[in-house]
Amino acid sequence: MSKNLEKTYNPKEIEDKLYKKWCEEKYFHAEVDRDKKPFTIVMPPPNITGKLHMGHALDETLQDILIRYKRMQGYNALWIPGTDHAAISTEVKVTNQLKEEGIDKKELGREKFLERTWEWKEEYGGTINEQLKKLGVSCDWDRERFTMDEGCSKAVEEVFIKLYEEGYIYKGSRIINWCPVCKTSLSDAEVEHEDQEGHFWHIKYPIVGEKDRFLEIATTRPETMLGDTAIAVHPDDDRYRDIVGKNVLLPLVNKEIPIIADYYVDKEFGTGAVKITPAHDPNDFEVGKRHNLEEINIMNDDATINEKGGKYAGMDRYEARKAIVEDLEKEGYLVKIVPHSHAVGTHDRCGTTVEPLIKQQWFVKMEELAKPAIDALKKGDLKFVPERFDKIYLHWLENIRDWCISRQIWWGHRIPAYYCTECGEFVVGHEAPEKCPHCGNTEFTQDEDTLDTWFSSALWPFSTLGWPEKTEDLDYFYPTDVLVTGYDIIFFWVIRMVFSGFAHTGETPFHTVFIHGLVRDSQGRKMSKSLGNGIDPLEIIDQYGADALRLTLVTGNAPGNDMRFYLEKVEASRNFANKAWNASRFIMMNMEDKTITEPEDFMLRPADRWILSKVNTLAKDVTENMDNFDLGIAVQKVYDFIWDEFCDWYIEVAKYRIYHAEEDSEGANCALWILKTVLGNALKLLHPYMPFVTEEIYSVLMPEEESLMMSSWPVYKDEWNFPQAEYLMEHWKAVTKGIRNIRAEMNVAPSRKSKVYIISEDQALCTGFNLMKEACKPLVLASDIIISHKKDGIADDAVSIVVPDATVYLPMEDLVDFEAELARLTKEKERLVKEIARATGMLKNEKFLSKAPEAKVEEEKEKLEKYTQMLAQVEERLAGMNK
RNA sequence: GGGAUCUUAGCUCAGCUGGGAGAGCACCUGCCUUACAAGCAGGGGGUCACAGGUUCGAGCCCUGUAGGUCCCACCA
Repeated sequence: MSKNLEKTYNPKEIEDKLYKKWCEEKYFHAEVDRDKKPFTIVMPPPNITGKLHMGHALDETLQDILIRYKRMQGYNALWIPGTDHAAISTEVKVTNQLKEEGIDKKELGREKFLERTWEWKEEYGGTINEQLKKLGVSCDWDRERFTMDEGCSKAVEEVFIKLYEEGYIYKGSRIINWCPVCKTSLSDAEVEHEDQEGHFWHIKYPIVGEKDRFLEIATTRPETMLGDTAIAVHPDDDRYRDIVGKNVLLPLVNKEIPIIADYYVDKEFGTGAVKITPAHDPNDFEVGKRHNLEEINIMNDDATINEKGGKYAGMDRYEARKAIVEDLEKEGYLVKIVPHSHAVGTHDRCGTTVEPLIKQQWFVKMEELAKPAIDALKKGDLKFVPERFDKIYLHWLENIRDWCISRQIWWGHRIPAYYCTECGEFVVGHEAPEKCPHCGNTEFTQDEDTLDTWFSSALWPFSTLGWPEKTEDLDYFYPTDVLVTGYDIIFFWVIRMVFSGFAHTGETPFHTVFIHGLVRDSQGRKMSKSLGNGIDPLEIIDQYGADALRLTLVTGNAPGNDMRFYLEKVEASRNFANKAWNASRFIMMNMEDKTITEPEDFMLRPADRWILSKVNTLAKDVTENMDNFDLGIAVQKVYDFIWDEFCDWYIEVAKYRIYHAEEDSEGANCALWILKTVLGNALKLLHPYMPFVTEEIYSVLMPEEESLMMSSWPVYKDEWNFPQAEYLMEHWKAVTKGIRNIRAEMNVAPSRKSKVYIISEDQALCTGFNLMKEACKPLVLASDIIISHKKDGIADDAVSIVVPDATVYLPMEDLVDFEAELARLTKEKERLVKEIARATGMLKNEKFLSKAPEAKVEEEKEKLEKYTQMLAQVEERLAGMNK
């Protein structure tokens, strides 16, 4: 590999090359290995209809960070990828494609349609995988799965039959959510409620047998009156007490329907009288059941009025509404129209207003199944990060209703129920029985319906590991460890996986659910196709590199929170990649033709120990943050370390020895060894976040090692703990900053070097500074640094800087403005006096002394001492000036 | 109607179990100093929404208020 690295980091050439290498070396692949502990993640399967968007990019990045981290920690890390058949979405896509070709789905027929869909899947289903690879995901492609592949389909069938036999799945006629455009039933989770501006139509119904007496009701859906079978009032409502039991005449339909009393009615709302349409409203359906009301379905599957609607038959529901309101008005039944906003259910895939209809459907009985899922969370076997999502999870489970799982579409797992062509009875099983158990007939037809797409994804954590077979994989890798997903998918998926896990494997499918938020645009809006504000992750990768994108998605974001995405942030991330790149370029340039060996202890300078100590604690901190899923905090620390500590301080200090390699080759070797070692460790810590640039640098830096991604995660070690060196370096930093600050304030040209006197009574400090002074001269633009215990031979009008435990003098007489200098020192004195007052105040407080932890009190005492000492220095200086 | 969450520098956001307010970008001043101008050095800028409370001590905990966002929900 060439050591002539380019001046700016160019991700394009490097990323594909590295990804290919990783794949070829099978680094992503995991096999059962009983000597190692497994760490497993299943990837939320992207839809085969999907194109990679920022939401995926975030989700996959987080998973990749975790899996790379654990792999480096020595776990047998398995990350299973795959795709979801996305029943309705795919069916709609293919149907539309056919339409463009002038082909009608119905005419084409089920079999041909499915053939086309499989073809479509083969062609487009893999594109998202190729896109994922651009991100650098280290999932095991050898284990890629699909929710409709053989194994997953087998699992689905098994589960369906099992749940049916145990009585958890039943077929029944219930009121369900119906999408009149997709022409299928939907589960409650697939219905989105959105507030719409509508109207309240007040209609009066003549009371039968009471001349000129009417009962006024208010409705938001007048067209449903065609299916009214009662009017309900509250049992305790005095206004209506006398008419309960009587009939009203349903206008337009001219049919008598009863007035009933039911506690469902809210006396305060509307007129206190509600029309009951059991076939077109979930509440009315319940009321109807209680009162044995007739259910009159007035609608076709496409939401047009059917023959039960008399003259309105054939009209669309909204046309019918208009016509009915007009007719009511004409005939004098319409009392008034009041504006009224209310929640309307819409299909989350197509936005169509959902129609509640009574249909024969398959359901999963949920109450019992939900229990272990609730217990798991309460017992702590399952936890959400962040914890606040516990409530959402519990609330949904504790109020769960039966799950409508049948869909009237073709693309999906077909329901394994077989109907006797003779008697119509059905049998659930892997295949049609030989003989009908009811009538002995031998001909059967399979149920036309398919299953909710989430029925198969609910099994994902174990179906992908071979369930229902008792495989080695399942035994070893299951339960998985962490599930990473967005909060928008808790109901659809997380909950269903958890209860399914308990129902079929007897345990939770994962212990931790790591929830992230949405990636929004720079203005905080959701990225959406209709707004056209989506940012294509692939374009970002192309322009800035995958590492920059990944870093952008995790920095400055706390778990579960939404984030805004904007290019300035990506630029900052890219700049950081470039920074790391250049740091290593510097090291490489200087390592060329040299063999770097570990230096003897006595060769180490204070700065060497300091940076070792720093990278050592960094490893500890970062590990801790990552274990707590605080990925943003963790990477921020690595960023700060590399940029601020390593580049801005250590490299600068190390330069002296490197540039004097000819006189002192051992010194240069020592500095280079530290540079190489520390950077190597920092790269390891950064690798999960920015896999490409780190791997590339590492391969040049450590050609003797196989790969960064397979190297081991840094662990804190006591031998690298150097508090004394840290103490020294912190003081040196204060000196440097003080000098730079003063020079900038006085507008001293960088070209003008000056002598620097450091006066300190601290023996250790003087010794340490003496070891460092040659290397540090350029950092403070010094012509010479003189370190001494006593202030001798320094001009009285030199500029002075007071730092903890030392005073620094810059003899620059011609530049010193005496008055300004006096003012500056006076201000410094005031500051110190204030600090001392603060510390003294705290230390005089009896309660503070008795209640605060000892360490805190000690800290304050030290501060007081430090400031007192600094104040003395300032005062001494002022006294000298006022002579 | 219930619940969650947010309000911190001009902008976008961090701030772990309560112990002297941070980052990136933007802005101002110097620097092409042989790793990096995608850079270096220095600087300005915050009553942590508001009002109470708990505490020796509150951005952080509790209560309330205001505003924003989101989720759930069968008021027709």
